[in-house]
Amino acid sequence: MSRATVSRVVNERPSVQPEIAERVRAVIVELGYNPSRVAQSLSLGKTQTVGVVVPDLGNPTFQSILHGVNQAAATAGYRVLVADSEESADEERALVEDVRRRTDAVILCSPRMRPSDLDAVLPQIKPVVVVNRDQPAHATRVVVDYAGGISAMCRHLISLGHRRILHLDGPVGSNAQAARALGLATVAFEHPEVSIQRVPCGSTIDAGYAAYEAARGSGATAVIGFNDLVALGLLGHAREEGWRVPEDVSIAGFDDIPFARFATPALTTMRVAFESVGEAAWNALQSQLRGAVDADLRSFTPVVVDRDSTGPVRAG
Amino acid sequence: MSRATVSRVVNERPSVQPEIAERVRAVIVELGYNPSRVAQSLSLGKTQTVGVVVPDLGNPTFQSILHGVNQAAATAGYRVLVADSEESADEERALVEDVRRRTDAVILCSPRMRPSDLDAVLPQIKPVVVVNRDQPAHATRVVVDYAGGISAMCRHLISLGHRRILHLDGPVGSNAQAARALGLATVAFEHPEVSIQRVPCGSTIDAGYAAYEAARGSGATAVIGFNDLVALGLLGHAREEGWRVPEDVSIAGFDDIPFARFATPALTTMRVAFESVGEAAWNALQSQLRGAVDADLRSFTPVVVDRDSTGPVRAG
DNA sequence: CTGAAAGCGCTTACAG
DNA sequence: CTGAAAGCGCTTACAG
Repeated sequence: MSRATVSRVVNERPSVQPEIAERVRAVIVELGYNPSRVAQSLSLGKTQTVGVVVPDLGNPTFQSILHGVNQAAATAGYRVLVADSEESADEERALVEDVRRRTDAVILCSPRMRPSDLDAVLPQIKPVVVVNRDQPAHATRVVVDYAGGISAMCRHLISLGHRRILHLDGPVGSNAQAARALGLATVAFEHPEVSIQRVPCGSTIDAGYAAYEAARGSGATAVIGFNDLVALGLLGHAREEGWRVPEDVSIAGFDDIPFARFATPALTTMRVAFESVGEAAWNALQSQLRGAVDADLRSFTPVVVDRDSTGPVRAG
Repeated sequence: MSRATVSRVVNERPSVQPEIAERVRAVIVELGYNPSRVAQSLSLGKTQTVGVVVPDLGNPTFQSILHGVNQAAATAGYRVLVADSEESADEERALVEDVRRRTDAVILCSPRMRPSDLDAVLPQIKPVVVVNRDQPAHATRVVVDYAGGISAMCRHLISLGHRRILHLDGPVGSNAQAARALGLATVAFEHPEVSIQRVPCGSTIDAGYAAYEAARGSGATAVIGFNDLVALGLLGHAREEGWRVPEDVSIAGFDDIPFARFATPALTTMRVAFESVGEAAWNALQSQLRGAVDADLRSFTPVVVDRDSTGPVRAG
């Protein structure tokens, strides 16, 4: 009953005589023996653990990605180590390196570090997949196509008969707003018969409320808020003024916050399946763990969640 | 330049000649040497990692607890390994044991396993702290006092002059509803001059909407919904019927969902600081890691978030 | 101040 | 089928 034998029965190697295996098992439960995973990891050269580093664990987006990664990793017998850089671009690099030292691979979500740091660190820590960042074209990445998302929403509205669409812009200079402008421009180019306007607004419920005048005065039959709060603000003001939704105007948001489906009318919006993003990140990582070397890119397009706040344009 | 020396400079032991330390450092960066944390862990007998196991990583409550633990642990130089039992009481025990084998301690959130399993597993995996479960009185635990929370809300309403309070009950037989009933009864006992009624309702926005008749007919000047959705449903119906909030009736919810502060009027509700719960769990764990042996209990009472949907009772 | 050696707790090729 | 031995990559008492 050497330790080699014990190791063999613990790992269920067939080459152990049944009766002695049985005896070993009995002693194991009797002593409450627990093999040390740390020692196993050192001996085997792998931890069966992956790291997930995010800029803000309090952000629902990253929570969902983490959830998706964890589910997929667990299925494959891996555990997840989390780390939160708390938006510190400076500490992020050291954090990632530390996480990588304890794990077999890492998923780096929305890294805040500079491109030069990212380029430098990526080779040090592979296998690695980068989530939600445009940067290193040669890295394995999974991204969200926000521009494609807003285009999809426009096309949905167009298919409903709308020809005058208004977008309530978000914070100027924000990444999200830039993607929005791009997606809108794409649709405008594809559909010269459709008028797509934009008006400055913001990202809060109050901004949406305040955009009522501009929206109603625009002549648009469909309004897309920068996000759900904006759309909800407009929705509230529209109700107060008797501007009926969706009879007189269709209103849509973006993000699918939990409350959106409880609004009256329930808010049409766009959702990104961040759990799926996490799952895709895991899959990409796993193919690297199995030896694939190609960089690849997986892109997720937000999908339209069609509820009651949008409808066919009314024959006017 | 033996490995012992390298180890000493990596760990910044003072007993190394400056020039040789410098030379070692140079070689380290040149070679891109990364000490293996796994080997360190084995040698030192600790991983500087704690496990957090939850029944559902998709649940915002557990996400917040995780966030709180992670922040506190990071400050202390610890990393967090997450694990999600996906509500499986059967797999939970093996999961916890596996997590414990890879870490120095574990925080067990809302364990679903049977009391007997919990009793059996706790001694095997200590240091451990149990979050959000009444069970083993002798274990180190941190819990949320929901009964105390609803009492606090009632007292708040009473201080505003309300003498007729109505509670819209949640799902019968649920743990949460039992705590509510208990808290309500406590206040009723303390304040014989106050009428505290309960009426069956539910936990959805539609249930809250449907409770309008019962609420308005009850004669209550303040209504507490089982949760925010219920309160919001009632709020919407009240607005439709011209029952003014908070002039005619005060309405309060429970949970402080993200949308609550955006409602019109902004919804008074109760919040549990789950990040703080996580932080407290970490603190309790750390004192065990440092050698404390006493079981202790930390209880968090939800706090009133006073917004615009409640106000002083109107002179009738 | 520095190095040789033992030890942390496993796994596994290599003999027997 | 089973065991002695080497090895995974560190740390640290013990000598020098």
